[in-house]
Amino acid sequence: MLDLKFIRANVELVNQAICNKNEKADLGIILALDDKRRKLQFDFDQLKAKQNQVSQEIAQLKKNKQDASELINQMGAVAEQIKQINTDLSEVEKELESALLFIPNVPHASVPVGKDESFNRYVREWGTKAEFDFTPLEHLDIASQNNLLDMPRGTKVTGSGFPVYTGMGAALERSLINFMLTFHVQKHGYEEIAVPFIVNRKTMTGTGQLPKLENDMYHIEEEDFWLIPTAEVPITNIYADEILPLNKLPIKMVGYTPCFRREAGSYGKETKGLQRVHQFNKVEMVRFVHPDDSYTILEEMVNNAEAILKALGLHYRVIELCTADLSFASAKTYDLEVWAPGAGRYLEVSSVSNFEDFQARRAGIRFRDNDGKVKFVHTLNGSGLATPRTMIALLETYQQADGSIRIPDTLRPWIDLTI
RNA sequence: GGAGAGGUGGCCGAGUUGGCUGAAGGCGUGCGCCUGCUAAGCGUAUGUAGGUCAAAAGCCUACCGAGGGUUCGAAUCCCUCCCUCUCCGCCA
Repeated sequence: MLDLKFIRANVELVNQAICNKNEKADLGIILALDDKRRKLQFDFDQLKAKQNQVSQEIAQLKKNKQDASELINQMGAVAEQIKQINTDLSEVEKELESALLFIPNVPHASVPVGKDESFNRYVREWGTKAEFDFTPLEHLDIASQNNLLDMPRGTKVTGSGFPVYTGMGAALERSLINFMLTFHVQKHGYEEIAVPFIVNRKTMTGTGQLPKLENDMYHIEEEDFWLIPTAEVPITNIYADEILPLNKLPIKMVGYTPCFRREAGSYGKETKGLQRVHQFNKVEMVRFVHPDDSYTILEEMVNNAEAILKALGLHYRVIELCTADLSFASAKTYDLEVWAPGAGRYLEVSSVSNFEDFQARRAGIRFRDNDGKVKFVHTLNGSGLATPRTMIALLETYQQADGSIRIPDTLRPWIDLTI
């Protein structure tokens, strides 16, 4: 959510941002509502002040055993007015609030402006594409040769896009999660956290998934709960509606959760095997930082995510997203794309974003600065990493001529190869 | 799921015959004074948000779990919901 005062003072800038993000939102309505709100607030305050004052007088009269009925009669009308204005005011506030929730975050000035992904900016790459003296297979074939996955049975028990990992496949999946969590804790100083996989509406709104992405998520009607699409949601909202002491910042947490995404409308679009699934595992890094530091830390987090790919010896490239590719809440995002030799494509395995104070304002996450003022923190998060495409790259990169897979050294301590 | 108790400021804790209570008192914290140091002591300050203002100060308004109601006026009365604790039932 953007600051109303900021919108008021930067209408052009915000409109441009909406346009660059390929979003649709009407600032005119918001400004009109804001105007209306302030007028109503003013009237309300005036009448309330009068009511408070006269109520004192009434109390005084009654204390002195004098007649107050005239004043009481007078105030009946005032009370009516107050009630009416209050109703109008709540109505306007509600409309304003919900309109505001549809305004996207403003991209950082350094973000390339562009109308589609072709405007994304290549930043750097690490390693080289693996070469083979045979034709490399795709992950599904490798998985089937080694009994690592059972997609049909996943479809049977739930539906398409719900993978079943079997035997060594399941062990490999588990080892990846374990390795990544421990790596971030030990090498990067993150605090490990385990959070609920189901959250309420307020939490889903706090990080910006609701109200806009309602149809992309799994909903539990009975309690109005939602299955999380990323650990970012529960972890970021941990400190919702709190004022953190300055010395608690920066906070850096890492957690593993499954992620649930309906992926509505993406059928047939690169959905083969593990490429795009409805449930997958992800290790997520989340930081709460002082506004002055957030862009330094964004770079640091990209490095943190890269470190995992380096440790696994997987070739990847770093991409800076253009405005159109930025998510609703993000001000700046880097994607990490890993090379999958079998598929012959780069696959997105991590997205690292700075949300500045956008999520903090929605969720009410603040801190007290050195000057004694209460301010919003900046929140950032990044995958470190999502497992399915990491697994694809792993299988395809480390496949052998005989059809087996060589487990990279880094993962060996985390997996029992004797079974 | 059933029965009972309760939700007040950073924390503890008064206030429930409705009326100078944004809220006593205590703790904590900031600043100042005092004393070799520390401790103690003394003084003083210490919520958030909205509005007004160029800004600050000041002033006004809201907020005692959330939302509604009664009333001239509600932390205090009524209703609904949420949460916490204790006991019972059920279950990993």
